[in-house]
Amino acid sequence: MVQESNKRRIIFHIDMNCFYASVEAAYNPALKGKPLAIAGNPEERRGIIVTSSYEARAKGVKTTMPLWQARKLCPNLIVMRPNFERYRSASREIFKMMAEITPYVQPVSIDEGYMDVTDVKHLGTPIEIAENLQKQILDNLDLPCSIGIAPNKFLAKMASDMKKPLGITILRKREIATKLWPLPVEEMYGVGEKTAEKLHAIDINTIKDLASKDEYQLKQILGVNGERLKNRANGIDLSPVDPDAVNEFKSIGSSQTLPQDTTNEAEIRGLMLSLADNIERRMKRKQVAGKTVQLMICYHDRKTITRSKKLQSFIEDKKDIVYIAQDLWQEHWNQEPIRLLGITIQDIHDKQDIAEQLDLFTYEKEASKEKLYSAIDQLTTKYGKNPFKQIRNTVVQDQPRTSFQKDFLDDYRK
DNA sequence: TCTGGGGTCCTAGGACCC
DNA sequence: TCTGGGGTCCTAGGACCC
Repeated sequence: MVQESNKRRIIFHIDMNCFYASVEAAYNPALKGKPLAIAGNPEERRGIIVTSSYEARAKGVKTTMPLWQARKLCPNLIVMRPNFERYRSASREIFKMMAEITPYVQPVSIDEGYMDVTDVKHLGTPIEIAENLQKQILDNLDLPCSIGIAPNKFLAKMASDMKKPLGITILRKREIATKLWPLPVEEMYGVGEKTAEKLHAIDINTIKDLASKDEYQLKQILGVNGERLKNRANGIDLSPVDPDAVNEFKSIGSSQTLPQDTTNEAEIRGLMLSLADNIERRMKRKQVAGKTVQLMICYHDRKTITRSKKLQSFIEDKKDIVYIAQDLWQEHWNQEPIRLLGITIQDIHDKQDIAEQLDLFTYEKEASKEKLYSAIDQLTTKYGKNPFKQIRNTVVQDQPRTSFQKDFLDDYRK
């Protein structure tokens, strides 16, 4: 379900303000107006700031800052552990309100999403719709948000960032030169630390500089991303609001930093088991299975390697996951102390889709060898070397391409 | 006292096939 | 004699985002 993209569109980007901190303050109003930070593992030495309230930000507290540093900057900082169940349930309520306006809602993360309101006429002007949505979220959930309104996703995203908290910003095409171009290039969505460095090196400092830069030169240093960034700087972004994107995930992973660097293999096996258990639980909930297992090892010096193995068939059980992860570990660990271990399952598919393939796979196994071999002989005569792939493709795709293959398949299925 | 955990997408080289 | 070019798949790593 995707809106046609070749007409003028009206896109919203909704961005919750200090989401985790705001949810906590909504639950406990005594926290309002105080410097509050949500941090992973406040008790452990490696906690970092996940989100903080504006009062904390005013003291210099920033996301990803180590907790000890934040406490130094803001001694009366209130620190809480994240309570994801709370955040998820608030998030569900917010997206429900958005879905009441239009089905074209694309969640991007727990606290952020796009809406295409081009065809929403009965609820007023775009700005009225935005005002009402913002008010509804504030009144019902006690949570502030900012909304950007623009002709495409990129501009809407940039717009929602321009006024916080509780802002509504319209960014029209004709306002790009005055509102977008003066911003430093590193504030652009899609430009991170590394890209900013490369751009500064060729004397690009504002979004305006980027917008007028020679495309060939940008492509040389940034690849296809150079073209995309230049387009965005000129306010061009044709990507649609895609409500299905959220269901089409491609990997599920779990990783954990150890309390101390370790070489203790018993401890590492224990960690692997708990990572795999976590992955299995989420795969079951989502009714999916995966085909590739990736192990990530981050060593004491932060040097990180990833090693993966693609399997013949889909797996979903933790013991299969651990088995492969152990294999990769044995083969690739260099005996040095590690600080983090991660496992990710890739090539994820719905179990329903896989079931069909599995049936064919089993069929293939159960079929008599003689029949298969004689068919291969015949195919060899007809097609020359290596007909096997063609047979498999035929079986798996269930789409015979030649009459001979069709006959073979029919015969094969008896 | 340095820096978490969940993801996506892109690139690049090698193997293999035609 | 010893050689081209295009395509796909697999693997590893890097950049980015929240």
